Amino acid sequence: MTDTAPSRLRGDSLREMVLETALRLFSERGYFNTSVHDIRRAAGVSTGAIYHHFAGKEALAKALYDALLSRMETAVDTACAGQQGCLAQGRAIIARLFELTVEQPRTMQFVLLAQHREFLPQEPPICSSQPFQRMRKVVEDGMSTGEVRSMEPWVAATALFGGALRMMNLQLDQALDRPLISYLDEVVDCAWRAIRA
Amino acid sequence: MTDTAPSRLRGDSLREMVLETALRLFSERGYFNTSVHDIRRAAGVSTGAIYHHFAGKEALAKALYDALLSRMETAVDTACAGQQGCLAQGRAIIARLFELTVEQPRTMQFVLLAQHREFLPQEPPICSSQPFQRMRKVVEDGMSTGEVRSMEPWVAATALFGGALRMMNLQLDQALDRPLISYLDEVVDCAWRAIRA
DNA sequence: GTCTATAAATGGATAGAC
DNA sequence: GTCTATCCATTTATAGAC
Repeated sequence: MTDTAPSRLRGDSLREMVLETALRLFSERGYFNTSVHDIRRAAGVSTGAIYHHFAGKEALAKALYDALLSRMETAVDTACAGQQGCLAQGRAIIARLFELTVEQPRTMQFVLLAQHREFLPQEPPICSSQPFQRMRKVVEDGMSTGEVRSMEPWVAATALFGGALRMMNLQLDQALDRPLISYLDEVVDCAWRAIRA
Repeated sequence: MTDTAPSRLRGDSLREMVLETALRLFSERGYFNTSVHDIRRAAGVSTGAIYHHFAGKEALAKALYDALLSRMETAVDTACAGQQGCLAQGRAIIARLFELTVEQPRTMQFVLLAQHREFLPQEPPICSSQPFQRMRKVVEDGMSTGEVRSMEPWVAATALFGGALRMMNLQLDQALDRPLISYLDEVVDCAWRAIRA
């Protein structure tokens, strides 16, 4: 933050600006509707600068995806950290995800809704990523302690988080009348009724 | 069906072949990774024939989307038709959607997972489409009759169908070990516990 | 490390014969 | 109604100056 003027960026701050701009454009129009030239212009940098920091458009998207997935992973982990038990942890995760969806809709749009495999062919499906694994683990631990009734792990995980994820989806599609957070209690209540012992 | 030979198509059958081929390629590689030339070649027809039947690539995608959404609408409606009450109707819808996901994965991939607004800018979000409206109505009717406890309609709808939709997602990502249908009873059981009175 | 200018390829769409 | 051949715009990526 040594230079607050929007004049001209260099080094890491330029790299960051490119990533931020790419996220905005990707989430607004989609990856394929955004050209490198669009990013170049919106970020106020040159083509050469972009290709100096990233091997290409795909590598740029990969760097962005990794950064955002890591951010989401941190959010889920820290939400869990202070809580004991499946209900408390599940609620904390959903609450944090709801917050993220409102505060950083572009991030959630890009991480949750975009079809990454269309432009990152090597990428595994999002359901096998760390945050989602963590969420499933919360449910499985709850089953071990008897807090959650015994059932198929996949079904339990989708029952606990499926409704919340759909609500986030609706928020991103601007289908909800009220603020997303205001639905939290009812969403968690439903989810818990579904799987509690 | 007058001509069974794969020799050369014309008229409506050519149009159908183009739509089928486009669905296969769109769902496999995505809309933007599929060129008109790819469709032309895979369908064994000429560029001119495609542009005779469709105003362009986007119009082709729109025709396909409309046809598939209509198919899904029929599926949801007929599944409901024979059933009485929210539980029976909800179960029938989920069962039918599970079947569709297994029998026509490409259809569900394209209808449920693709980000249509990236290539069909005028299209409303999928959550406002007929099948989804129908699903919400089932829940709201259940609330009217007292079968479902009184709660926020959006929350009730996502609680009833959110888990099932996530399971379909997992199936399409090939994350499940067992056949999707085998999870049906447990999925419906969870969903119903979430919202029943 | 950042810039401008340009190369090379691809893609959507059209023209006109049959 | 279907075909082949081709146009033109766009896009990713590179070259080379500063």
